[in-house]
Amino acid sequence: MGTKELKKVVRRPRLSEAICLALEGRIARGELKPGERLPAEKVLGEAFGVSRAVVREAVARLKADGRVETRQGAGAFVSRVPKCLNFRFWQGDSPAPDELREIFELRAMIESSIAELAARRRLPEDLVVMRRSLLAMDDALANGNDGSEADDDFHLATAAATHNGYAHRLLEFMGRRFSDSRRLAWTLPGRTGDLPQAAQVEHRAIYAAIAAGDAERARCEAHAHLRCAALRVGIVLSDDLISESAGDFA
Amino acid sequence: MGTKELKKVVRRPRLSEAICLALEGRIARGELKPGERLPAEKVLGEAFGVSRAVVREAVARLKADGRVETRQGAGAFVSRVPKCLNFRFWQGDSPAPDELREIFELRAMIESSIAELAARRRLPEDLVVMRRSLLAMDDALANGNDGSEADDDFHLATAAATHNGYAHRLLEFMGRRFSDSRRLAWTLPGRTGDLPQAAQVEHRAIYAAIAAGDAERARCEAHAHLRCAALRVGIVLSDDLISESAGDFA
DNA sequence: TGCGACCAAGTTGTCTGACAAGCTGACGAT
DNA sequence: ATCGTCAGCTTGTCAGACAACTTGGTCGCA
Repeated sequence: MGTKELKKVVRRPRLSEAICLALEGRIARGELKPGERLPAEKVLGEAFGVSRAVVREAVARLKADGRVETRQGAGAFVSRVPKCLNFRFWQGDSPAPDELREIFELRAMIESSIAELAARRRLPEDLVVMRRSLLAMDDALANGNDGSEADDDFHLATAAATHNGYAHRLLEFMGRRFSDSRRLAWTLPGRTGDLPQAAQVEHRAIYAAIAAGDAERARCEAHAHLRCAALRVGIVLSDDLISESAGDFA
Repeated sequence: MGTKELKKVVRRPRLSEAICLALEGRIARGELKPGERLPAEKVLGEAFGVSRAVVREAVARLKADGRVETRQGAGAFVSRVPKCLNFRFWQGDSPAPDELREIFELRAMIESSIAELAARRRLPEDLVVMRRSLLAMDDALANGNDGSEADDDFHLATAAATHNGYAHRLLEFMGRRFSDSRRLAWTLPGRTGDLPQAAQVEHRAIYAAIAAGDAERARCEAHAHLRCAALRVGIVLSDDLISESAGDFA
């Protein structure tokens, strides 16, 4: 056992984070409704057994999220129209299986649209970047290394080929949410070759379609990739997600 | 002048919000780089002329955003890989024109995918909800009322028909970001009939395709709707966004 | 010379107390 | 019934203290 496995130190959660999560939970469960006033800071401090400063920091976090609004002298209120300044995936460590299926479906929809547009808009330099990440993954496969970063890079390069910054950012955001499990697939002892190898075949198919400017095929290949990615974690996406013409490629 | 125009009272911005924005600006401008350590709380308090508690609350906000991470004893650091727990559209009041075009493109990609899936998955009760919002918009048109809420409801009902909670939430998030401009289109004096009337024709076409279970047409109608919506605010989406078969409907 | 233990200095995290600024509802006067 | 006043409560900010933690330097020992 080398020193690499000793990297992570467990830090106790900050009190303010815990209080923030507890209040979020109450809002999410409908115990605190839109427009409703939260208990006063003093009361919350007593209830949770923490100081008022900790409560205030927790509320500051909720305010940053737009979940709560405060009025000096009046109180803190659950935002009436949840002012979601932010879109978020699951909270906590991992999603429930149903949730994961929905996320994969959404990813399939978005990433296939992105692949389609990339096929129409890709420039030669875009293809260079994509090829570079493919080669990096090949290299990682050949040497038993962690290719998850190159995997991330490939997907980002695809989004960059759309020349739409928001599409790129959305994919970056989504990809980042899954990079831990992606890294696991690349680094799991004894499994290194199987899962990433299959994904790499799919990556190459996506690349080929995009390079050929075949938008419809790029869409279908990206769909197929997400479908297989879901299968690799035990999720079966339903057949109604794709059109019949895509079925020919599956 | 009635009392309606006297509704809003100007509240001075909270110090913690201002400090948060100032630090965000430094990060965004690259003055504070990923991985870089922020000045100590004491130093920031002196620099900004505020108490340490205000600084801490500002940092709590940045932590909620994932822009900053703190380690007790070490300091606060700009997140190295911006741990975007959140996906966000523009900051501030309104997007730049280029940005708006990209957003419309992304919306077109997402909303057309959602319409396609809705056409495959819609249940009778989904159609009831959609019809209800269509009728509410018709009513608003006939009476010169604000139908933007019904407009929002229509799009949400479409996403609900996918029976994918994340797709629904993403569309909700995106729709909410544009509801102010949507409301403007419905309430602008003298323009009430023109813009919402055109949009309503498009809504009905989307509904018809979804009700008929025609996924391909639903996709194209949704694309066309977003294209026209962009045109209505002076943005021309490029022709490469849609496939040639969609061109037949444009 | 290299490694481990120890410690000082600095930093974040939390608590406490005080006061300013603001809100809300009740009460009294007109 | 309406308006003005005020008490009580609440958020916002400041200040100080101490706990918990990190980091880098120094010293001792093999």
